[in-house]
Amino acid sequence: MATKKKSSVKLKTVRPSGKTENNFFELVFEVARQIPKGRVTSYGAIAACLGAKSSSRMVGWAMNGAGRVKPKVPAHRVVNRLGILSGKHHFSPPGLMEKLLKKEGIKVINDQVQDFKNVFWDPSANLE
DNA sequence: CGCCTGACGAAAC
DNA sequence: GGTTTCGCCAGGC
Repeated sequence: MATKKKSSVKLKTVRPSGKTENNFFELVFEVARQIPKGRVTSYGAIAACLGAKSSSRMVGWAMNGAGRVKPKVPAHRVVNRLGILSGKHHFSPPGLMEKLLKKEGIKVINDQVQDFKNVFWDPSANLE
């Protein structure tokens, strides 16, 4: 609630038009932040939870500012629907994402999360 | 102001 | 059944 965050990824967000904000970006960050340790989710799942399942790309794009916002967003817990670390190339060391996941108890082999559906965390499921 | 790219996803071919 | 294209929306050039 409330809390207002810093806008989104870059700054530019708030347009003089007075709308749009980055609601979408913020929502993505909030959801991603709620991912429990040892669990992962997919871009599409977050998008669907936000009501924009078709905009899964935006979710990934939003993650572009994951390490830029506060508190930092565990983007490493977000993978594509196949359980592949599609965003590992965007981390400082490409292997950092896999490393973090393994550290949390997630098995990652060949850039792919093992037991993906077992560790999959559904944002809607947390609404309970 | 228009075209291309982008950490996805699903449908079409 | 694998590959390709579109859709989604936003931002960079």
